[in-house]
Amino acid sequence: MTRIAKSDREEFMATARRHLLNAALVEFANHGFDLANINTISQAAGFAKGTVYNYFTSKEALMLALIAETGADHVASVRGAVRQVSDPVQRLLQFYEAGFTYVAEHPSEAHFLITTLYSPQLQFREAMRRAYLPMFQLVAEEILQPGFSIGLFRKENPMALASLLMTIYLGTSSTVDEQGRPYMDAHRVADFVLRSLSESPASQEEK
Amino acid sequence: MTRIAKSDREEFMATARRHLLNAALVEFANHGFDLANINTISQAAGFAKGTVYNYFTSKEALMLALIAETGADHVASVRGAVRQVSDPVQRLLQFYEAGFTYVAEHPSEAHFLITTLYSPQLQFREAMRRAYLPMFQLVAEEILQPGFSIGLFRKENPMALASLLMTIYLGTSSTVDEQGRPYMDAHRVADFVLRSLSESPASQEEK
Amino acid sequence: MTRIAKSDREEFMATARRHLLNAALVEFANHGFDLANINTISQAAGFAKGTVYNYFTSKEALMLALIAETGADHVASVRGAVRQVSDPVQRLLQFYEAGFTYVAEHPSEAHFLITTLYSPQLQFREAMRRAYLPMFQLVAEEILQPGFSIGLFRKENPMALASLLMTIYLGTSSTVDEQGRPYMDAHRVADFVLRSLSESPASQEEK
Amino acid sequence: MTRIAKSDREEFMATARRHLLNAALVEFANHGFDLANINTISQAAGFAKGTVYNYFTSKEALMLALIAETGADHVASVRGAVRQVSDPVQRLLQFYEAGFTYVAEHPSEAHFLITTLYSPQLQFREAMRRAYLPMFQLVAEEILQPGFSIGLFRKENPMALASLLMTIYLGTSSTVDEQGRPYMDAHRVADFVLRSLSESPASQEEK
DNA sequence: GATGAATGAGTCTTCATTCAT
DNA sequence: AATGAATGAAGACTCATTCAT
Repeated sequence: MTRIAKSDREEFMATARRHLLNAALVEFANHGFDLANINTISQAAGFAKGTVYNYFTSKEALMLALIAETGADHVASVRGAVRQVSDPVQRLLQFYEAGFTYVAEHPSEAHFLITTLYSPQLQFREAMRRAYLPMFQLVAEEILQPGFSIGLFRKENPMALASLLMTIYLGTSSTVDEQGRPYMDAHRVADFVLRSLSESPASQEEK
Repeated sequence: MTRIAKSDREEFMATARRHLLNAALVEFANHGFDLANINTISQAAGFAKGTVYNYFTSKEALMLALIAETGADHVASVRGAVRQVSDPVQRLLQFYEAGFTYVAEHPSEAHFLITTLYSPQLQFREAMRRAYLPMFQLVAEEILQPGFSIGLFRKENPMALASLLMTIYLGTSSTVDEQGRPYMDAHRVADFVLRSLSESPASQEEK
Repeated sequence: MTRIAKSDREEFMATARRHLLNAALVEFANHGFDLANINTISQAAGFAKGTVYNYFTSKEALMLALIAETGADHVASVRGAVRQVSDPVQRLLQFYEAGFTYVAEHPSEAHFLITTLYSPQLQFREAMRRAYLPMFQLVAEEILQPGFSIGLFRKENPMALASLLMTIYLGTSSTVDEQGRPYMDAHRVADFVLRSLSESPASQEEK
Repeated sequence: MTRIAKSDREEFMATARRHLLNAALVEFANHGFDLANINTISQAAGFAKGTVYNYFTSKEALMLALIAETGADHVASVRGAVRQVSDPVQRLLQFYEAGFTYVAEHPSEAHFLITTLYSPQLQFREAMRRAYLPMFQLVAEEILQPGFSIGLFRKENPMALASLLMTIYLGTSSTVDEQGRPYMDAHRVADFVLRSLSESPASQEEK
C-alpha cells in the first residue's frame, strides 16, 4: 500500500521533473542560458513560478542536469544505431545517419547541445564535453579500431582521427535549415570521410 | 586647415572607436554577449561608462560592428595567405595553416568568432554567417574551382564540398588547448581533406 | 480508557509541541525572527515542514508562544530563587544571582529574550514586556516593598527604582562573553545597587 | 572653474548620500534591517529604485555606514555635553542628561541604535559595539578617572563600573514612551549612580 | 566629445503557507 | 496528525541606457 503510494508519488515527481526539463530545453535552446527565464520554464511546464526550485537548486543546476541528460540521450541514440551493424564502414555510415536523424527529429535538443558546446561559459562547455566523451569513445573504439584491425582504415593517429570525425559530425549537424534539418546528406559526409580513412588502394597524393 | 583639423578629429575618433572595439572583443570573448558589461568595456578602453554610446548606438550595435570587423579581418588574413600560392593543393594547405595561425595568434578573436557563430541569438549567428560568406566564396571559387578545372579534385557538388571544408576548418579551429592553440595540425587536416577531394587515383570505394 | 487514550494523545502532542518550541528557540535565537526558517525548525524538531502548522497557526504565533513560555520560565526561575530567602537584601542578591545563573545555563533562552526585548517589531517587544511584567512586580513587591517597610531602602519612587533594577538586570545579563556567560559578577552588581538603595547617607547598609 | 564645478558635484553627492542615510535610518528604525525595503529607502530619499546602489554597495553596507555614522554622531553629541563641565559629578549628570536629550530629540536614531545593539545579527551588534567604544572610553577616562583622582569616587574596578554606567545609560535610554521620550529622569538616574559611586561619606562597608 | 549619476525594467531566488494524500 | 509538493508574493540587485553638465 504504502509502497504503491510512494511509488506513485515518485513516479509523479519524475514526470514533473521531466516536464520541467522539457520546458527548460526549449527555453534554453531558444534564448540561451542567460536570457532563459526560470519563470517561463516553470509555467511552460505547468507549474507556478517557484516550483522549479523544488526540483533543481538553481538555474545553473537545471542547466547542468539538462546538459547531462540530453547529452546522454543523444549519445545513446547514436550508439544504439551504430551497434546495429558490425562492419566498420557501415558503422561509420550509421554514425552520421543516426546523428542527422537525431538532429532532424530533435531540433531543440540538437540546437541546445550545439550552442552549449560553444557556450562562452566554460562550465557549460566543460559539462558538454563530459557528456560527449562516450560518443568520442564510441567513434574511437567501436568504429575506428575495428576498421584498423581488419586493415580497412589507414592507421594514422586514432585520437586525431576520432576528433576529426566528431568535429565533422558536430559541424555538419549544426548546419541546419530553418526547419532544423541538416543541409548535408549523411551518405555524402560518410563518403567524404571514408575516402580519407581508406587504406589508399594505390597511395594517392603527396609522393 | 579645416580639413586637416577635421581629419585629426576623425583620426582621433577612429582610434577611440578601435580601443572600444578591442575592449569589447575581450569582454565578449570572455563572458559572451549577455554577461558582457558595457561599463567594463568602456573603462577598459579608457573611457567612462557613457562614452561608448558616442560611438555605438547600443550594446547590440557594438556587437554587430565587432562581428563584422573581426570577421572581415579573419577572412582577409586567410585570403591573403591563400592567394600567395596558386596551386589548389597548396592553397588548401595554406587555408588551414593560415586559419590555425590566426587562431593561435588571435585567441580572443577566434574564441569570439566561434562562440558567436553558435550563439543562441539568431541575429548574431546570422551576422556571423554574413561575415564568413567571403571565406566560403574563397574556398569555393579560389580553391575548389581551380582544383576542378585542372582535374585535381573530383567534381562532386562544389557547394557541399565548400561547406564541408569550412565546417572542418571551424570545427578544428575551435578545438583548442588552454593557451588557445588548436590541438590539430594543419598538415594533418589538409591531408585528410585532400585524400577525400582527390580524383581517386584508382577509384577506390564504390565500384 | 478513552480518558487514558486521550490523555496519551494529549501527552504526545504536548511533547511534540515542546520539541517544536525548543527547535524554534534555537533558530530564533541564532537568526532572529525574520531570518528564522520554519522548515529548519520543523525538521530540527523531527517533523516535516507542514507539521508545525498543526501546532501553531503561523510563524508569528509560534514566536508569541515562545516569548510567553520562555519569559514565564525565566520569571519563574528567578522568582523561585528570590523567594527562598526573606531578607530584602538577600533577595536582591538572589535576584541578580539567579538571573546570571539563568543566563549562563540557558544561553539560547537568554539571547532570545534579550534580542526580542529590543526587537524592531513592536508586537514582539510588547509581548516581551507583558511576559516580564511579573518580574517587574516581583522586584517592586517582593524585594523593594519589604525593604521600604523595614526602613532598609530609601523610599524614593518605587516604580522608578523597580524599573532601574530591571534595567540593570537586563543590561548586565545581555553583556555576555562568547560562551554566553555574563561578564559582570552578581555580587558586584548587587552591591552597586544596594549602595544606592540604602537609607542613610551616613552609614548605609550592612554594618 | 573646474574646481568649483567638481566641488559642487561632490557637495551634491554628499547631500544625496545624506538623504539616503536619513531615509534608511527611518526605515531601519521602523522595521529593522531584514524587513527594511531598499526601494522604499531610495524613494523616500527622492531617488529611483536603483540609485541607492550608486552610494552603497549593498543593503548591508548601507546598514554598516548608518551604524558607524549615527553612532559617531551620538557619541559626539554626548561627549560635547560632558566636556562642557569639568567636575566629575557634573560630568556624570551631563552624561545622562545629554543622553536623554539625544534620545528625546532623535527618537529614530535612538531607536535604531538600541535595536541594533541587540540585533540577532552578530555583524551589526559588533559594528554597534565598535561605534560605542569611544563612549565607553569617555565614561572611563573622562568621568570616572577624574573622579577617582580627586577621591570622589570609590576606586573599584573602573572597567566594570564604566560598563555598568553604560548599561544603565543604554537601558534607561531605551525605555521610552510612545513619543520616544525616556521614562526616566536624568537627575534621578544620575543620583542613583552617584550614590553608588560615592566614596561613602562615613566609609561604609569595606573597613 | 566625455562624464557618471539617475533611471527602472527585469529576474533569480526565498520562504511562509496551503492542502491533497 | 503528518507529509512535502505547490504556490506566489516579495525583494535585493544588475545594468543598459539617458542626459544634464
